[in-house]
Amino acid sequence: MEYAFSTIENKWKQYWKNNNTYRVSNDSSKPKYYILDMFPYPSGAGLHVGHPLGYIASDIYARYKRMKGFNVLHPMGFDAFGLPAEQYALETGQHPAVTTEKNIARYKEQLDNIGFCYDWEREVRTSDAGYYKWTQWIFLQLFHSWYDRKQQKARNIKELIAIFEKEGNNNNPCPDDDKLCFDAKAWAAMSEKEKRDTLMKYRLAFQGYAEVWWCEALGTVLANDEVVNGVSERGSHPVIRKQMRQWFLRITEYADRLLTSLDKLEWSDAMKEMQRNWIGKSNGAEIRFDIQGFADKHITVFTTRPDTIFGADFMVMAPEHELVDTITTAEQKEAIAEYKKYVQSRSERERMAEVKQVTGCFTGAYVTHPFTRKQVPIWISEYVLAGYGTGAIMAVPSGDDRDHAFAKHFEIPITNIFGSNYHGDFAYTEKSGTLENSGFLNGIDLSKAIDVAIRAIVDAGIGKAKVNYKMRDAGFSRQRYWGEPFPIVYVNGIPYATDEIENGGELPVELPMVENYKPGPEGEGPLANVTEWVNPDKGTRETNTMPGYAGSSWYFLRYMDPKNDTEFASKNATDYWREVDLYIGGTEHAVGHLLYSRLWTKALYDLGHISFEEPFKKLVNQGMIQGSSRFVYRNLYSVVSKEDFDQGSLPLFYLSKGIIDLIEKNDEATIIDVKAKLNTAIKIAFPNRDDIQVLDIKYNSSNVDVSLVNGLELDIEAFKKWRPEYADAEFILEDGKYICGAEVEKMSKSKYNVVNPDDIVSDFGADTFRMYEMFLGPIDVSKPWEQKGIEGVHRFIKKMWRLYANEQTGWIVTDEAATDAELKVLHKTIKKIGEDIERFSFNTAVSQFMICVNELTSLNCHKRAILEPLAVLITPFAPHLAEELWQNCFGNITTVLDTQFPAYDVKYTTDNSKMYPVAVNGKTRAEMEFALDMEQAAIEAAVLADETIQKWMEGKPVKKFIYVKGKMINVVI
RNA sequence: GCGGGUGUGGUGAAAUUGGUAGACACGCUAGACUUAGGAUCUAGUGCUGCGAGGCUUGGGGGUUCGAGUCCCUCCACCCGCACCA
Repeated sequence: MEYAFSTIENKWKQYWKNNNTYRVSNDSSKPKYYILDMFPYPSGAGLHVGHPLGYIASDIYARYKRMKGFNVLHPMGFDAFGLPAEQYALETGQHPAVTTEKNIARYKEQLDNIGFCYDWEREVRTSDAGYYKWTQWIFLQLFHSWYDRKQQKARNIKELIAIFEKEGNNNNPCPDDDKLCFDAKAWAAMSEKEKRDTLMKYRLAFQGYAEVWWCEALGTVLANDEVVNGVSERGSHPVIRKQMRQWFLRITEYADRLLTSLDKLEWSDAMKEMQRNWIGKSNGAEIRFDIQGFADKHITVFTTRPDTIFGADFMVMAPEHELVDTITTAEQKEAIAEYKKYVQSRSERERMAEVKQVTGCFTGAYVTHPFTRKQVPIWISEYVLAGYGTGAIMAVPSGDDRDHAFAKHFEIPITNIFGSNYHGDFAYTEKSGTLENSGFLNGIDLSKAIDVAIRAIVDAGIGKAKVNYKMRDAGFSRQRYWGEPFPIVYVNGIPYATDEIENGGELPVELPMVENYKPGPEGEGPLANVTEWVNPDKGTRETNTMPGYAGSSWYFLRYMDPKNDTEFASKNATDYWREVDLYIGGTEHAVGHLLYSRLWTKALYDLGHISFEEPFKKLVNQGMIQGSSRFVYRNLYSVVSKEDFDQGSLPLFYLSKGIIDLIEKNDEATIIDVKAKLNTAIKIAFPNRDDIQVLDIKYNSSNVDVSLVNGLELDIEAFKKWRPEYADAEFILEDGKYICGAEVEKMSKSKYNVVNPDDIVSDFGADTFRMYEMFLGPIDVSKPWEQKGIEGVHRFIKKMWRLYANEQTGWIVTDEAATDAELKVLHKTIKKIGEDIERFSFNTAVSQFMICVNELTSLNCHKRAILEPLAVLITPFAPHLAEELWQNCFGNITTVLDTQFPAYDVKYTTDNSKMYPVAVNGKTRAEMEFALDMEQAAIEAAVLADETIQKWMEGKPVKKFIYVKGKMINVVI
């Protein structure tokens, strides 16, 4: 009886389906455990072998936890809104709903093929109206809320209105505009529009302005992704930065809570560090500088180094700063306008990354230094970003690298405030030493100067201590079609939530079907073209849609109660499942998705909808599986000839990688040989043209489908069949083979390096595939996909199978009693597998299974007492195999998943002696076995009496004898 | 540029707390069985040296009886940087 994996696997997949083995109940006496994968975006390329890495890990853990007695929630769904589907629709006219549906069907088929234990009855899709109804509902909760800084929580906006009616905003300064100040009377006197505008500045979901990439030629806003090298990816049209009215989430109000509650999470330090850096809390001061010649105008800067204020030799404003045009002098107008135009074409990334080339422009204006009364020039430069701090800095060249480079480049005199610590070549950025040339700060130690400086600044009435966050409010609008519509209607230009308007309509506000996906007028999204949808009974609808992270910010809650029509999830359900116990996904989501989910969870908690404040208790990062691309090298004829001729009739030559390498090294023999071959081909194609001669050898490289390559060797026949133009290709081989070039790239359709798990499952089976992905290495390490090791894992499974079954006679398991040696192998394996699963070390767990099977094979063990627990033990990794053995070999009648995970007996897992490495001066020279309970003195005597050790000691006295019980022995001489 | 990660044989990797570097596999070499082998089994396989031995965890330096592991420094590659999801 052979190991017929496809028969076995299909049988049990059907069995699990028929028996609803994976159905999860919200009503259980068992303790709950919630395991979640980051749900995929269903792309047209289908699932590739990189996706399941995390899914397999979570599936192993889910099955393990279930067998450990937990009620395990392990759902799957789809992040189904997004740009690629819309882009595809633009190109092919197919509706995103149609392609998304198709892609999801394919994904589900591929996922099921691998044998995951998802309860598909709980599937969610962010693009389903039944789902985004609640995305819209949560958006409205945020819209109807403000952040109470004193209570440190979100509250209903109605309570803020009540406060305004009673006392104005004196006790609740405006997060958008700290100068905004009104009392109850002023509030009462405001018009409806003024009141709504004021409230907008408090709402957690609010409108403001942000810069986007605007492409005039395409008439649309582009994502960062769609802008390549400063032009649009589609059509290479010019793009500029443009201000647009947008929705935002006021995540900055939560910055401190998002920061402090990181401490409670079981995430990697790296992940927490990335979030901390993203939030970017810094303590400093805001300082006001009066602009000369403008009595009512000043520049406010934020600085983390107010202690260096006497070194402020110039000011730099972001080119977008609102004051730039006002203060620029007539002489500088032209230069400033030109510079601003240049900056408009630059991305923020470029602006921050560019340090070698310093750019900037003088405005002609000056501020007065508040302490020295000196006049200080005002510049603008791209290295100051409008969105960070106040959009203006005081530049201290002697204390900051970029300011230093700027001053050197524009020859601005530098004031040294650090005495001998500053030498004139580099800025002094340390925070030790004393200040000089700094008025009242002279002689003060840098470690204390910040506090002194802030006090003086406050006393002078020119500023205050200020906590600044690098994090900005989250842009929440997209000028796109394929996303959640906003439940917002404008009446007389004022945005209202649909639930504030009489007959405003029920949620969801459904995304209308459209026929074309072209942008609307004035950079509006495609929805602007759907007139009847935009203009309901009253007002006009918001035509932006929500971004990709809207649906993914709360999906983990929906799985708890996915079909609920009256709530996003029932209180019972969220109180039972609570936060995700284990979340598995890639580090690429470190700051986006994970931060937004945390925000939504905190807001829902504040508003009393859920009873926990963090979404993901433990986070395990999975590495990326990159593609391993293969290249072929095609000859480009570089010839001399007297007259033109049709090169098209010359054969296409492909040169093996080794030949290319030799040509690159100018290997003469190779070059002569290849030239001869090409000349011969030319002669055959043009027998009468002696004038055509190969000049030199040129070539280009192109990706070749990895399925046509075995390792590095190209399957030449398959290659010829791949595309008609390759049918007559000729090859210049090395050792009779065509060797391809190789490179690690992202797995993507266009690079022909996507490996479909279906192919591997059909060749080796899902169990082999699952174990192989785990065997590749640690779960959190990124690596290119490499298939050549899969045979080893497949061989292992077949070897394990042979413990249970014989090709000729079928099952061969006996009821004989197990020996101590066999029990030792089993129990050590049980112990190691359990420990490895707990610490997510799945690759070493697979190794342990291999060791176990190798040892049991040597022991010729076919005993039920050993093999039945082993079959149960491997269930999380190879569920199909385990079920086959459990039910068919051992005759059990319920699923192996309802069995307890085996426990180990300490009696068989502890040794009483150890083979010690014995080192002399740290170099291992001998091995000696000692009982673990042996006294050190006895061991020392035995070691020093050993011949080999004596030889290495060369008669020298022992300086130190190191004995680490159970580890090693070292004799120091 | 900033932030985070990774680097160990020909290849994927292991070494859980500073304690025998290379477990387990792939590949390769030789052999057995076989009509056959892309099945299975046996032996070998970091580099170097006839050998005793020496060398070896990206490079350089340090701490320690002992460093892949800790510290400093440099290099290479990967991920993120706010409209890809």
